[in-house]
Amino acid sequence: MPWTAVFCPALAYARAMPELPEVETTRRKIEPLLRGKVIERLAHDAPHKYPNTHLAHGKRVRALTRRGKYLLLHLAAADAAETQPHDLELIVHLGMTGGFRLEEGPHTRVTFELEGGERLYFNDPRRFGKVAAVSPGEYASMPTLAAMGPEPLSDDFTEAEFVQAAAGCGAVKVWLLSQKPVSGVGNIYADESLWLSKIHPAQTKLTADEASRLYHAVREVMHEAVERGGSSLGNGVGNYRQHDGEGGGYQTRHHAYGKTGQPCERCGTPIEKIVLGQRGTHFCPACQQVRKADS
DNA sequence: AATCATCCCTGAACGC
DNA sequence: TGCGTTCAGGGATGAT
Repeated sequence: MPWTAVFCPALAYARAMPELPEVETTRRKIEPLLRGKVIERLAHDAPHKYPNTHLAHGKRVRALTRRGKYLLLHLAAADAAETQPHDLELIVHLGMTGGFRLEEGPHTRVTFELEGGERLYFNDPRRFGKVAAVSPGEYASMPTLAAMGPEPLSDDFTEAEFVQAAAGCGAVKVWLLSQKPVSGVGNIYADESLWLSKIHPAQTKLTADEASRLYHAVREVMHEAVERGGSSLGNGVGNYRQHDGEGGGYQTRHHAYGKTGQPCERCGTPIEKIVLGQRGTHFCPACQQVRKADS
């Protein structure tokens, strides 16, 4: 690709899609480019796909936050006092292939035209990403965001509540992907967390011990991934290409996801792939067995 | 109300 | 080699 990538998970990692760690890394990368800047215009030709973005015109970016896999740009009038709260939020979801770039490309979907002529391009080949302006906290148009569970690395994510909720869950992987028990877990990290905690992805009604193991696995997997994403922040914008190569030190090291047929790193049994909740699901049939139904 | 299938998209991988 | 087919999936939506 001739143009510079600010961040595009799909390019940075051959098989990775943007989950919480990738979104957090994106947030950190674009924060210095956007914070404090006035958005003169958000240019695109898909008003239905990117609704109400015109409301952001002329507003200043106060802060960039993240909730699960959603990026939230806090916007306020350009001349508003610092102490005044933001009055608009621009929601960005990277979908499967969304990412920001410094140069326009064939898959540029939304152009952020900033004061002083600066540009930031939202790139999204498969168009699963979202950009939308809403009133602060009004997420009725985005039910998943509205019902978003606690951040996995925050104190709001408590073991006690997770264990209690898991006791009544359906297929545990589907439950994890719902974003309700915890936010930001996608297909890859769900498989990895379940492998780490030795729980079958189709297991229902987790015991306290299982739920506890899963709780700590989710935190560990997410923490590690955020750290790894963060490890390249010092390289400067546009250096993600170095991650493409085979020998990249930051390459995601999965244990289950995408390892179909390869020996489990714990026991040597070939990893199996099934479909669960319409998602490819990888697990070790020996380490991760469905618990015999009790009661 | 909760669960499930369908749809949106297009590049990459696959198969003949 | 080349072309047609299949696959990947987050989340909204409609259906059950």
